[in-house]
Amino acid sequence: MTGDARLSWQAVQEIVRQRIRQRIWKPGDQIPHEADLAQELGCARATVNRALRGLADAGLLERRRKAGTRVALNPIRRAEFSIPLIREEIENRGERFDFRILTREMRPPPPDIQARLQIGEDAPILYLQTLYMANHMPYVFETRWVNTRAVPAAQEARFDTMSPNEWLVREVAFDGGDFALSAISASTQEAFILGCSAGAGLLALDRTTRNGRQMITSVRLVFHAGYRLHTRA
Amino acid sequence: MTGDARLSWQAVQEIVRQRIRQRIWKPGDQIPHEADLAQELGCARATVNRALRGLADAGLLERRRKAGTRVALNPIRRAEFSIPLIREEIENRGERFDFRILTREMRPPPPDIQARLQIGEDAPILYLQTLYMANHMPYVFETRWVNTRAVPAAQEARFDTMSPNEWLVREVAFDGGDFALSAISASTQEAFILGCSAGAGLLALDRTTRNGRQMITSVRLVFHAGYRLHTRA
DNA sequence: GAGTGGTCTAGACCACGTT
DNA sequence: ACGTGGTCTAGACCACTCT
Repeated sequence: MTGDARLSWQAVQEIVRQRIRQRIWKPGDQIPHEADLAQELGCARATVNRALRGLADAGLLERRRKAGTRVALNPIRRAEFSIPLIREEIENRGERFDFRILTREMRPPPPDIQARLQIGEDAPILYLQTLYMANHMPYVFETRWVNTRAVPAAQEARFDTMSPNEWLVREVAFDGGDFALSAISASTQEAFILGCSAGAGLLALDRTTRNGRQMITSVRLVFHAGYRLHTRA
Repeated sequence: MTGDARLSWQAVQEIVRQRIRQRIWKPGDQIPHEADLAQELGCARATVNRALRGLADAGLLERRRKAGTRVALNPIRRAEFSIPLIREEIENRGERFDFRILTREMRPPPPDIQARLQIGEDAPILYLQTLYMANHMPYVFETRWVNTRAVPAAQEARFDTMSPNEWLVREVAFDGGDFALSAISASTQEAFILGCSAGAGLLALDRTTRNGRQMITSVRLVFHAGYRLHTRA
């Protein structure tokens, strides 16, 4: 008995996943229309739609109007990473969170930052270097450029009890952003600050944050040696 | 005239985004119920639901039954990266894709691979080292362990015209997987293979792939120096 | 032109978590 | 207990895109 209760969209998803897994529907195959599936499974088309849309979002299916729905040839091409909130990440492990502002000055933006923040070379930009620590050990080294046209109050901010990131989060409404991950070899300065040997491979996360169409801030986080970023859940 | 056509869920999303951006609804604030919003905006609750659910998925809102919907205190904690299909990535840039199998043998799995693939130490495991090239230059160095209990045919596969990854994608239905990103310092072997200096910082992507509850394969990709992984669109 | 997914609606009931 | 989001339904119309 598989039961005949009406199906939830999750149940429909699971059925479809199984058929793909068991190769009843093979990569590249077209699968039945929403209407047919709904009838076969005994639920509303909207339910099937919700299920299939989810699988398409996950990259398992490819859907196009008129052309129908096909099993993706190459699934798993997307991965969602949780971008850590440094303080949370550290405190959740029961370690002591701490930070130190190393540099704080107004500075003309270099060309790459001008491009990222979409500003001119004479725009007033706040430059910050911050070291975040877990149990007093270096954890992440942050280099940040803040567009003070977008956030004038940043020029007055003290950043003594609240880290630059936390301050910005409270002050302005973020809306979106772009990320890039890369590996770098530790410069002498980075090695000194993070307490690793010069040339060590370090994970670098670049992030630019937007509020509507206005660029707020551009950051590079350089993590301590050995740091790993995982897909969530 | 803003018009009085009925709203799409995207339009509702944009309205909510604006209210958050303009701080009409501040981080931590509770926003109106779906029903109220639907009435205010003149659309069905399902439409509001779809819009708000999307924003919650994106991390901009936090929703809980009974407690209602709140503006997230810290948005943008998730980022979706497109995991490259090596061949596509290279050919899309108009470069020549190529690969070479460097090692191919049955080998007892080391403890970390045993754990990842959830197998015993005597399980039959295929070990593969492959170098992928763009325009004959080293691009990615892949180290792969294949659970031949799950994919017996892998023992016979030639991998002469089809890379191990492409072969596996055709042969078994993937269903999910876990990813981790880290930075490593190039070992002598890796430096030799990838044509960089020993100790250079390189981006490493570890991936374990599942079919239902059965673990199929575990891979480490080590990218050439300077490689960057971006959020998609 | 016609077929398929995309979306909206109005109403209903359910499930969870707060109170 | 009760309020809020979560989901399902049946039906309708729209929008894209393939032929």
